[in-house]
Amino acid sequence: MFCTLSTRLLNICIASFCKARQLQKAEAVIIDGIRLGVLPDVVTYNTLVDAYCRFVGIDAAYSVLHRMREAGISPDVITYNSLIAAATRKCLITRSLEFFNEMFQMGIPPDVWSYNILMHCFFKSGQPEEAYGVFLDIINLSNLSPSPATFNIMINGLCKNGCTHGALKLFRYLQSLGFVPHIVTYNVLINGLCKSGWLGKAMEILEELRESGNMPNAVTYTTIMKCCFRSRSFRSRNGSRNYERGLEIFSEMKSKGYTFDAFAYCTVVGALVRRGRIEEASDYMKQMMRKGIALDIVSYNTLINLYCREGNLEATYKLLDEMEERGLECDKYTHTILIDGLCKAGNIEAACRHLEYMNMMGSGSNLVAINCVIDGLCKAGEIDKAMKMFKTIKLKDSFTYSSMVLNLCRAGRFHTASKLLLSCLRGGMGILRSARKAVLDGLRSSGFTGEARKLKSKIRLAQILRY
DNA sequence: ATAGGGTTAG
Repeated sequence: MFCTLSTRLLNICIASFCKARQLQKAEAVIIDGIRLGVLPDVVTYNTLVDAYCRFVGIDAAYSVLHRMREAGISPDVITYNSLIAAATRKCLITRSLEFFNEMFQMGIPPDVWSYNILMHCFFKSGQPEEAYGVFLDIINLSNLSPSPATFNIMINGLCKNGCTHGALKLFRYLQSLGFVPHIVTYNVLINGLCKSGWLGKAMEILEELRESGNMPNAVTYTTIMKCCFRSRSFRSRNGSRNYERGLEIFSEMKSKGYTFDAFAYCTVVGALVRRGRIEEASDYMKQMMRKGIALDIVSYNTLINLYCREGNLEATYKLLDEMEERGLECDKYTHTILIDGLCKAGNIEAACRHLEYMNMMGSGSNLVAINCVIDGLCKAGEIDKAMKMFKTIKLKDSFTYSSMVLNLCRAGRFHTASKLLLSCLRGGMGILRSARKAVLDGLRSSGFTGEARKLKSKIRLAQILRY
């Protein structure tokens, strides 16, 4: 009895050190405890494994399992679930599966949590069929039954993998079985509908959420607000109305006390900056900081984007220093925003250098940043350099092509533009309508009417073959 | 111990 109580205290102590990221101290407490006759148990080690997963790395966490066994304690399902979750966070599906199988071989039966996380991992790595297989296992295996999280992961995963229709169907099916959706389920579905551009349907589900007796929360509002800002072209009357509706939602959020974190602020500031409403954006950012909301990586990125649009590179660099002092690492957004900012400020050399630096750091290729530089080079009159870069990249997207095609047209090089336009469409990608129009108009106005006609039918054919 | 919202380019 005494021992159990002490172990419980030990575990509380370990948990608080782990939470404070002081893993060395946590380890030291375990050793001191053993010396005093207080033995660690599986909870002690599970806490440690989870902390290593979060703050150090999966390998370090896994090595705790050896020490655990040496101490005569067997890992359990929670130990393995922590490892699977860590692999999922990093999108390492192979690793995740390895842990899952190892657990099986050790005679530890996976529970619904293990299956849920594994399913999530498959969705995150773009394998919806495999994820669906896991879902069927959960439904069919007699020792398992789905939890609410199972359905949320499923609906979210379907949306994120381009199957919003399926997600909506599943949602309705579950309702018909008497399943009462939780606020998270509603939010997941609303977000999926918004991302697919189905603002109307999203609003419908929002209404159902209200009728179900749930209250929309900060997540719901932020999701809808972002969708309003993004919806349609801002040239259309509808788009403009939605944009204003977005701003109204933000005011509503403020009055309801839903602007307690950086999410809503970053959404509205991002939208305002995109529209060139710099002063309003700046005001909101100041408001957020005055409220004492701590800046996280996304807030810094939003702020850097704002400063770049103001042309204030000095303030940008100051912020980057501040981030470094705080131990916050730049992510791909920071780099992209910076590279684009440098291009827009006319310092294309610095932008290229930063792009090289990024590649050198091995942070993976960043197509958005490359697209910014290509466009920047064109705008700086270096269209041949841009073409050279364009040819070196293996994976191009609709942005790469649209931008290159538009800039070639601006330079009067309609034949090259026409070739690129076709390879874009034949690659199964869409292209900006204005880019297509620029090529056709350009060919016609420079006397190549026949070429234009031929191109038009080739475009039609390429589009037919897509389906 | 798993699930939801924010920041980038034409």
